[in-house]
Amino acid sequence: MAHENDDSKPAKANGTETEASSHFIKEIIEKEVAENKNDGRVHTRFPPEPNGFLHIGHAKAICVNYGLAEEFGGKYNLRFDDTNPAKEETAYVEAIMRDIRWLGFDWEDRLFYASDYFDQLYEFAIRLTKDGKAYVDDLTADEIREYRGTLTAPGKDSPYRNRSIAENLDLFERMKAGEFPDGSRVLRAKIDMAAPNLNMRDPVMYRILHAEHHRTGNKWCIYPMYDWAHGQSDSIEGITHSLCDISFEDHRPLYDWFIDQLGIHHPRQIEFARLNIGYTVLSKRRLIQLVKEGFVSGWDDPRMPTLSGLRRRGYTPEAIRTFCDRIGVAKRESMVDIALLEYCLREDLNIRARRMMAVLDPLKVIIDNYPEGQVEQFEAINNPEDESAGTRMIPFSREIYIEREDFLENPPKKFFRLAPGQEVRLKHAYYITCARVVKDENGRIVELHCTYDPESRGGGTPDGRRVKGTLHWVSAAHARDAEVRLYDRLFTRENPLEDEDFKANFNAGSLTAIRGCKVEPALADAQPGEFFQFLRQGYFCVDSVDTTENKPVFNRTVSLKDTWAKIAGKQ
RNA sequence: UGGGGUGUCGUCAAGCGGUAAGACACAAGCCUUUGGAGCUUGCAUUCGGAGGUUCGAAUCCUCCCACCCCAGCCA
Repeated sequence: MAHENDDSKPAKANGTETEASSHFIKEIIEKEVAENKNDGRVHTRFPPEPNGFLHIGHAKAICVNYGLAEEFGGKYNLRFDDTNPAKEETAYVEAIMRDIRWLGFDWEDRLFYASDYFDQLYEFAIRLTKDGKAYVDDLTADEIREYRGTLTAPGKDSPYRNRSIAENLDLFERMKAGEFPDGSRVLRAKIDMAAPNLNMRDPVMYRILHAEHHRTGNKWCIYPMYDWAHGQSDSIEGITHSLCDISFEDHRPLYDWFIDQLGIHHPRQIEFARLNIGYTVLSKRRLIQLVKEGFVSGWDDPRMPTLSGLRRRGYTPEAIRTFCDRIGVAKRESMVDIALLEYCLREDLNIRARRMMAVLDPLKVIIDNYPEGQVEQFEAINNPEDESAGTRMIPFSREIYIEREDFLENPPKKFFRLAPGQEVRLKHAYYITCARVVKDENGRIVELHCTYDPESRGGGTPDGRRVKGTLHWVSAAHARDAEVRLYDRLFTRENPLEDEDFKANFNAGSLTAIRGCKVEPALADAQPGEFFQFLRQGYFCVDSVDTTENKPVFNRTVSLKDTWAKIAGKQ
């Protein structure tokens, strides 16, 4: 009873399966769990700063942090690292939560903010001060830099380094009370100005910032620095493994130092390499420039590597997750080929997208021997990879549109499409042969006259003759107009940052909007977010922003692999 | 010239002293009513380099080379 497809196409991943690839962090956790460290608990967190939208590089971090917790039956938190009121906004908080949920992760009731801990952090700071391990410094920012020394020369102690504990306590209290202007003083950890690791040269813990915070309002005018806030926040939440970017590797001694001085729960920080992908940039700082300077329409522009951009473009969370699983986790810096992301996408879309016919660049074809006024309905399979997707009816008539590039007056070898005297199959319909080409005064082809073989109805003939080419088409009288947007890489250089101004490498041709496309009637009711495969073209989704009642806009998510383009390219 | 990292196929990436996984890409072929999908096959005598230890090294030791990160009151 087994259907052909059932045994010939087993267990091919549907994109949501996670390849259980191991990596160094997993090994560390396995070992610790086996030793019953932290009572065998695994608790991770993803700590975004709400100063921009999440991009696919963050998706990797989320998948690593959250994926590991899931794998070990642990928990994971979402914690906004909102220690710098100057850059952070509530709008970003919301966008970030939406994107993480879309990816398929649920932090349940474990949503936190570093700002939740401002009081606790302040108390911790007083403790360190009382222990003589922190002091208020009156040096200016410039002076602090000078006193810090250089990569090769040790720093020197600030003249304020040895204030009495009482004075430090008093000054710190008054810093908090708002007695001093921005930048006039800081609280610093007293560690070692000669430490070879610059992070240990009395790092700043608090700075004065009279700024309104998106959550605490005007309660505070001193704000903790990342190094002071992060580890303690991890500790307070009972995090066991604090997984972060490799660039924090030399902050780890400081991370450990603060926690050890305080004697509180000690999470383990482990660093792994961030994701890089060619022809784009994965940095909030740079992406925000593209947004603010109008290179793109917004954070969710379909060309953006942001999760909201990818979503609008038609990427599925499953594809992104599979991608994150496949790129692995290691410490070496790398540049992942976008082809892998696209492969994961096509793999997922192939089994899920309903097939439709859409002609992007229409060329009219008149079938001379087809009865005028006659309309036939052909039943078309919606998805050969998924029988449950069912079928739909497609109208056929005497005048149709085919893709302009599917006809060549003087075809090269191996061109299996339409050409004078050459026969092709119209998908789901008939075989047609090109009889005549009509051009305008400029020599541009205006329309084609063809004849059809009534015997070929449905796509085959009694004589079983071979027809190599199959074209997509749309009945002229029944077609609907649509706009289609094609996207190309965001930048023209694989590593746009190799130039002084990365924006100079912006790909001006990254967006092509095509109006006057002809799509089959079934597409008329497509709703924003719906996705399809346009036969022989690629995967497309209905744009969720610019689509209006009578004017559907389709985004090309990714093209289909194009073997002919490869062959043609070689000729 | 200080400290911290990293160097295995074009791109990712396993390998944890016993004689180079896998994936993408690429190539060839099969199949095909999407030149899609699928299937088959091929693709590192070699692991940044040079020495050394060992019966045996990508894995251990030594030295060297290259690249990345750190001198924010950003995260």
